[in-house]
Amino acid sequence: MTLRLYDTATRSVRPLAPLQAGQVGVYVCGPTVQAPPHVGHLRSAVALDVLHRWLLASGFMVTFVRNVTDVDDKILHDAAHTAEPWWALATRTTRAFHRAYDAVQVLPPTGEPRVTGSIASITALIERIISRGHAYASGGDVYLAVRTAPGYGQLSGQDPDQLRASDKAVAHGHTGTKRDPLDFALWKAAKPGEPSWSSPWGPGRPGWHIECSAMAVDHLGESFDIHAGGIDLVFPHHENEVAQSRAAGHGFAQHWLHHGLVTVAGGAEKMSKSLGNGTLVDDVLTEVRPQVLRYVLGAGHYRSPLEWSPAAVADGEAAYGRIETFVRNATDAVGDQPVDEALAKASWEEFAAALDDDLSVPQALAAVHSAVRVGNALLAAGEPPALAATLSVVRRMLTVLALDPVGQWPSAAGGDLRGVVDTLVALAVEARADARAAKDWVRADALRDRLTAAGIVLEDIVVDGVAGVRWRLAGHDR
RNA sequence: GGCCGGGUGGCCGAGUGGUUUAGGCAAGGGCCUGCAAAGCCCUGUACGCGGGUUCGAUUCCCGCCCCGGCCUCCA
Repeated sequence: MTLRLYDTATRSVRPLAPLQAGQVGVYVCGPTVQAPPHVGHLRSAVALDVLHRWLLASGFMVTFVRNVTDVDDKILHDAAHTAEPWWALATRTTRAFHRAYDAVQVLPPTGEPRVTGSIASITALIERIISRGHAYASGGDVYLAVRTAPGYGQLSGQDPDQLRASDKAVAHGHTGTKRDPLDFALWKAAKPGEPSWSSPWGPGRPGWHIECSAMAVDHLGESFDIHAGGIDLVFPHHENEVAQSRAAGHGFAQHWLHHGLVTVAGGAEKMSKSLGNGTLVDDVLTEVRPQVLRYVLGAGHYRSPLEWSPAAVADGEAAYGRIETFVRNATDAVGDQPVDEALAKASWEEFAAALDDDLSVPQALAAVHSAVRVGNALLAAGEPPALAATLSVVRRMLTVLALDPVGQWPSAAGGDLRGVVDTLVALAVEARADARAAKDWVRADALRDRLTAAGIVLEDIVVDGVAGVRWRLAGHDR
């Protein structure tokens, strides 16, 4: 079984065919660090993290590059309205993105280039494009001559003759020195008060698209395997990247992977910092556990739109809670088993086949849930060897999705207070056991009710024929 | 207006030219339990509308309706 992925360029699912056997290079259009991340940004990171982790789990050596766009119109615009320098805003926001990624266990990229650190590569690339006759300098700006780019519009399915310069571009005066309204800026002449870098065309800064072409080639070579990003970037961003990279004579990306967006308010519109309706990650994390957030953002198919709502969070909490409960109960029964790759082969193969089929996480989770159901039955039947095998494969599957409840997530239960609480609960449990032994149900239930009111749930269980009691925290601190 | 993607049972969300038609949540019934909690079992027959192709379509084709994305600086 080999990994098959949807390719936007061909509008079909096709096998991933690495340029070099055993190695995969991935370039991801990372955030423009203008404002703190919302859950839409995180959905992007989680979806592509599944790709990253599945490539690693499949045995590939992965070079995963995700850039940071740390200088652009919006950053400059926002900074201009405060006392904060643009670079301070970009740095502060970059840290916020890193915190958000870390919170939901997104693997760090192999490389994380910044635009401001890539200016030399960018100007060199622009010079190369000019020398090949596909770009021209004009009044301190440099534009790509779109009409000279063969196949322009192929990636996004746009017909150049149908495209027309938008009113927005006209309003911004971006058509002023262009030869053709479709041409887009590779280099923008400095305006008063804006940061600039020296170049053969005078002081200025990169246009929007050129930085990705330059950074991708810097880190992955002139041709590389996968270029990924949000579906909203297909046009113009990725279309323009292809155009300028091919104009430079580069093969560029072999496979284009785009994920769907997060919507709010009944799917009415995507989240966007431009619209100001983003749900900020920091705010969400005050109410939603990070592992549940990861589950909610990662549970759907990466290409489907994802609706963000309280109901979606509640669904995720319930579904993930079921998995957590199984792992906790099974671990109590058989101990913290190391993952045994030879066991529970069928579940793993079902899981792997799902991810190989265009990263079908929904089907992969169905395999997880099926295994959990089998495991719960084994738990009830008291069959430790088979249970250990099932627990092992469940945790192995969850590890690929970064959703193993054990170990990798911070405990919300208060860390070092856990032992103290355990002792205090044990006191109450003993008192209740005495009451139950005396069939004093009123007193037994009163004791349990007081614990319930404190957020502690008791579960009467039977282990190897012996009655016992286990406790857990309710709700968020499960 | 142009280009994409989508409309699946109470909800979320996979999938498929027919046959045993994911998974989760919610609902009803049962088992277990002193009562709970956790768990297990059973039940529910869905594919926007209208045509067409076919022995047979939710799945393919055409048209329509509705929703979402993009059309130069959004992941």
